[in-house]
Amino acid sequence: MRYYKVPDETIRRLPLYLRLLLFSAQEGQQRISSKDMADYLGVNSWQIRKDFSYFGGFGTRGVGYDVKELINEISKILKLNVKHRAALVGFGKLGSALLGYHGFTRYGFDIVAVFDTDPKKIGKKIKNNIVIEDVSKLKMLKKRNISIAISAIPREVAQETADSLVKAGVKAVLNFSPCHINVPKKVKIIDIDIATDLARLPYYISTG
Amino acid sequence: MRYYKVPDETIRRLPLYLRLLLFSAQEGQQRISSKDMADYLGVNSWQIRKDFSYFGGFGTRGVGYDVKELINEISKILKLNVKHRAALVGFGKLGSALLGYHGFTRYGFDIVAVFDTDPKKIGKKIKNNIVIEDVSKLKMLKKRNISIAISAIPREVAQETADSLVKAGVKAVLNFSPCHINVPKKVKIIDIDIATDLARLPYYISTG
DNA sequence: GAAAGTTTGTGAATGTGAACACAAGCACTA
DNA sequence: TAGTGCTTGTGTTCACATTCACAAACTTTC
Repeated sequence: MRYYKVPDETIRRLPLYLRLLLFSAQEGQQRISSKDMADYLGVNSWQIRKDFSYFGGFGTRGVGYDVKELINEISKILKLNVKHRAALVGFGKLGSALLGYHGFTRYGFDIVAVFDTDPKKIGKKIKNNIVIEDVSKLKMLKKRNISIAISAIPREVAQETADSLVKAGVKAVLNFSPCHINVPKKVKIIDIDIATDLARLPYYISTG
Repeated sequence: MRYYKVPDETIRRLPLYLRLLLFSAQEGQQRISSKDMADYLGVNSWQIRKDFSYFGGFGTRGVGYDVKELINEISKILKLNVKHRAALVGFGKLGSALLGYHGFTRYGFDIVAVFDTDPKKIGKKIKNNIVIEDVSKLKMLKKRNISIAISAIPREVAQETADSLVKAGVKAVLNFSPCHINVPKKVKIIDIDIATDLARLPYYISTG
């Protein structure tokens, strides 16, 4: 293991490896080879090994990887070995669907607060005894030990809300608004726009 | 314009440019420069111009781009200049949220059929007079001129359902199951896994 | 209509990540 | 313990994408 910079692409792939490993562990599998993983994931085995090599080797030559150990190592790299408290901002159609989504818990995320601007929604008690709060209460996030936000709000208010989140000490945002958001460099944003992803499918449709 | 191969990354960015341009047009803007676009998108202006250059220039030196014309050109490249009929497979929580989502129509997509396996759901009439059909009816997709599928089903049945879709002539799939799906090379799959995207946020959180 | 100011379009240079080939190391057998 | 088979880990090579620098072409001004 040398002190190369870890490629961003490697970090993008690690959660995919983790996802597979968690399912494998669930099914009772104890060992797995890079070849097996590659087949499941539709990639090449050396890609997987190379990705791991940036952090030192996790496997045993001639044998493969111990599934549980590998899960631990990847979790540690991605800082998923601790629970993460997240705030959901925007409780519209998308927001409520996200709250009901169980996939987040798999990686140790908990949505512990929900915010909206609609007076009709504010104060309402929803899932897990969470009470919808006014976005003006965002500033308390730091005290409540919440540094991750899931933003599911209209495009028009995306930037200003993000500004409030940053001011409140949020360090990372999952942005569902169909626009780019400007934040300080130390804050990480990941954009998700399903429609935009769908929009590049037709390009690849082979005509014939 | 030369006959370079167009980078995949360029194709990935074109929908983002289009998204911005559609909003600009909506707000009545007639002209836009690569610099303006770059500022809105948080990228560099030469990146945008380079991307366009693979298809020939769309702008006027000293002036910029005509918004409507640029929308047309990008739409043509992405084959979004025609309506696309899509099938939604899986009408669970996610599936019904997707049907209610208006973002798809922006790019000319129409969900015209919905499939599920649950006998309680099959036959039910939902939004836009769509009647939920049994997945066994998938084979009729080609006759109904549907070549794009949005798959929002449990991981366990993702592969077999994809096989049925391919057999039914589907050319492109938007996959929401948390797993890789094997399809013939001529079929394009784009994977969306929100939890996996979220899972790489903590890595970037600066500790300090 | 010449000069100054903009903005596009693109060849070339640089940087980054993917692909490869193979040495290193472990398990199993006899 | 020597030999065979298998799987990992990684230095090197290669392909692709980003960045740069600047010429080309248009608008505006005087």
